[in-house]
Amino acid sequence: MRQKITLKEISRRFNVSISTVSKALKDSPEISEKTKEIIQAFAKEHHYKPNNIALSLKNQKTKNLGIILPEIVHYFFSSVITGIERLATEKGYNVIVCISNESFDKEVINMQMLANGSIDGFIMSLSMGTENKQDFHHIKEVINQGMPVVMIDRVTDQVECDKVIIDDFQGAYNAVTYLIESGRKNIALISMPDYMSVGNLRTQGYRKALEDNGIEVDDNLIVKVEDPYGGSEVIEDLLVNHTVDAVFGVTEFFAVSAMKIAQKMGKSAPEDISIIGFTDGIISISSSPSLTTVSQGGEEIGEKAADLLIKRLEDPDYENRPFVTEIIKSSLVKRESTL
Amino acid sequence: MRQKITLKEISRRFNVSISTVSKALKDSPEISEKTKEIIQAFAKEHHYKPNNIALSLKNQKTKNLGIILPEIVHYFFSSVITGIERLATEKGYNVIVCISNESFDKEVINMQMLANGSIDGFIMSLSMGTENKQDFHHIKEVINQGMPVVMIDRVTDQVECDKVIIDDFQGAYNAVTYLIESGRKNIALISMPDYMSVGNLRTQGYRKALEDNGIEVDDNLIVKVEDPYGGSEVIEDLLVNHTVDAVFGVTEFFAVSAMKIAQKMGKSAPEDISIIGFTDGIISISSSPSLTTVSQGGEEIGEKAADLLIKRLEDPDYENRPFVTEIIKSSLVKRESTL
DNA sequence: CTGAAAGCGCTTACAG
DNA sequence: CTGAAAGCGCTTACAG
Repeated sequence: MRQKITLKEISRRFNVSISTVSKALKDSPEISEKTKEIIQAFAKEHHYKPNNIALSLKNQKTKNLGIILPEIVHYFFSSVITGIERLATEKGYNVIVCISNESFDKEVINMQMLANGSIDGFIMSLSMGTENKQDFHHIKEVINQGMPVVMIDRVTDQVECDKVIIDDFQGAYNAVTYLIESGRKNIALISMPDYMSVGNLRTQGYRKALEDNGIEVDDNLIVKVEDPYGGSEVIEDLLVNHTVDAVFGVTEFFAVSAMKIAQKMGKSAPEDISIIGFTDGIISISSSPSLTTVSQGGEEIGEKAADLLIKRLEDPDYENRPFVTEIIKSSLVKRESTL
Repeated sequence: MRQKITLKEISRRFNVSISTVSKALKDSPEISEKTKEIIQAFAKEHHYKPNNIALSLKNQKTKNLGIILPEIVHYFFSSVITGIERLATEKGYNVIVCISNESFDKEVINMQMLANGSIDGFIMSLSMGTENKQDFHHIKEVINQGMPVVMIDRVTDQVECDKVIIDDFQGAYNAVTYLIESGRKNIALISMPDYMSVGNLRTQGYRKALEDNGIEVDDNLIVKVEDPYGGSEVIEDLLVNHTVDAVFGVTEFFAVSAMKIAQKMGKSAPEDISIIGFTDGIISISSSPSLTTVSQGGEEIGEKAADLLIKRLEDPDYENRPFVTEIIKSSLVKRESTL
C-alpha cells in the first residue's frame, strides 16, 4: 500500500486504457460488468481515490474556500471559522485559512496568493489596516476576475458583494437602553476608532439610545481604543476621573477590562457599576461576575457566509442574482454584571 | 481585466508558442530580450500569475499543509493555528484547516479527504474519540503513502512520526509543587479521562509532586471530567463535600469553573483557596482574580510543528532522518489566584 | 464494449 | 532564439 495509486497504474495492471479504468470506476454503463468488477475490486483494495488536484484542473474548480480573517485567537473569529468549516465540509468544500493579522499588506498578499487558482471563492473580514486605509482594490480585482466574495462583520460599502453582518447599531442600542432602564445615568462607552465599521455603528447605537431617552451624550465618557487588547490606561483614566455608573464596551475584552479596573478601585459590579460587553464568548462566561453581553452569533455568521458563497458557486440561478446583505440578529444575554 | 489570463492567451496574442511565453516570463536566457520585454510587459499589465493548481499537478506538490484539530474556538488550538499559519505563510505554504470536533469519524473523513492530493503533509492533534478508541489506522495509512505527519499536543506512541508536545508531566509537577510550597495541603485535581494523553500525564505530574513532598494522594480529591466545557456539578460536589485549600485544573476552563464555584460558596481566592490552571489563555487573564496557569505556548507549538513538517517536505537531508519529538517547555505564570 | 484524442494550465528536455 | 512534444492525473466526446 505504498504511494497513492493512479488510473495509469491500474490500466497497466490490466492492460486496458486509462479511459476504460476511469469509466469503470464511475460505474459507467459503457463498460462491461466483468471489467468493471475486476477494476473496482482492485481499486478498492488499493484504496484508489482520484487525485483532487487533477480534478480541480479538469473541472476548473477546486472545492476550496479561501478565508481571510484579521486574527483567529479570540472567540468571535474562531467561532466564525467553526461555522464556515462545518457548512463547507458538509457541502464537500475545504477551507483554507489565512490571517491578515490586522495588516493591509498581509491581507492583499493573502488574497493574491489564494486567487491564483487555489480557491473558488472568498469569505473575508477586513483588517484594521484596510479599514483605516480604505483601500479595497485587491478585493475589487478578485471580484472582477469573476471570483465571488462574501464579506463578514467588518465590511464596506465600497465593495459590491454578498455580506453577512450583525445588527451592530441595534445591538448597541438595546444594550444601552437596558442600562438606562435599570436606572443608570452616567454610561461610559469604550469603543474602537471610528474607521472601524463595527465600532462606528455600535457607537452610533450608543448615542441614539442616550438621545432617545433624553440623556445628553457626554463626550468625556467616550473613549476609543486602538489596540483591541489594550487600553487599560485610558479606561483607568476614564473611571478615576469621571462619575460612571455603567460601562458599555464594544468588545468583551474592553468590558472585562473595565470591570477589573473598577473592581481594583473598590467598586463592585453590578451594584456600583453595571457592565455590558459585545461578543458572547468565553471571557464573558468566565469573568466574575459573569458578563452581560450582546451575542454576536459567530458560528451563525460563518455558516450563513459559507452558505451564500457555495450557493453562488453552485446554483446557476444564483449567479446573476443581486448581492444580498444578511443581517444576523444579536441578542442581549443577561448575566451577573448588570441588574 | 476580466477573468484570469493564461499562457495560452498570451501566446495567441503575440503569435508565439506557449513554451516561449512560459520561458519569457521566467526570464529564461533562452529567449531574446525583445520577446521577453513585450511578453513580460503584457503579463504585468494583465496581472498574469501562474495557476496554482496547474503548478501543483506539474510539480507534484501543492504547497498546502493540512491541519486537523479537535476544535478551534478555544485559546490553545486557535493559538496553535496562528503559529502554524505564520510559519507556513512565511515559507510559501497555505493552511487548510479541518475540525474533527472531537470525533473519530470526522477525523478519519477529514484526513482521507485531504490526503487525495490536496496537501503535502499533515499537522494534527488527536480527537477525544480517537484517543478513546485507540484506533490510528487512518494516520498510519497516510504515512505509509509517503505523506509526512506531525502530531501535536495530543499524540500517541502507536504512530511513528514527528511530534511536538509540551512537558505536561513536568508542568503539572511544578504547579502542584508550587501549591505545596505555599503551604497548601488538600490539593484537588480536576482532570480529563485517563485515555486523554495530556490529562493522563498531567495527572501523573500531580501525583508525583504530592508523593515527592510526602503528601498522600487522596483519590477523593481527584475528579475526571469528560466534557471539556462541563463538569460544574462534579466540581461543586468536590468542593462542598471535601476540605480543599487548592485546586489544580488541567485546563483553564476547569480552573476558572472551580474558582467561580468556590466564590459562590463564599470562599475567596487566593486566601481560602489557591487555584492553578493549564493553558495560559484569555480566560486566565480575564477572570477575577486572574489565574495562575501553566503556559502552554500554543503558537510556539504551531510554529515548531510547521517548521518540522516543511523541513521534511523540502530538505532532502531530512527525508530519511529519524523522527523527532520536540518538547516545548511550559512555565508557571503566577497571577492573583495563588499567593 | 474499448480506446485514442483532446483538454484543463503549466514546465522543461529536446529539436530545429 | 523558438516551438513541438511529453507529461502531471483525470474526464469525456467521439471513433471504431
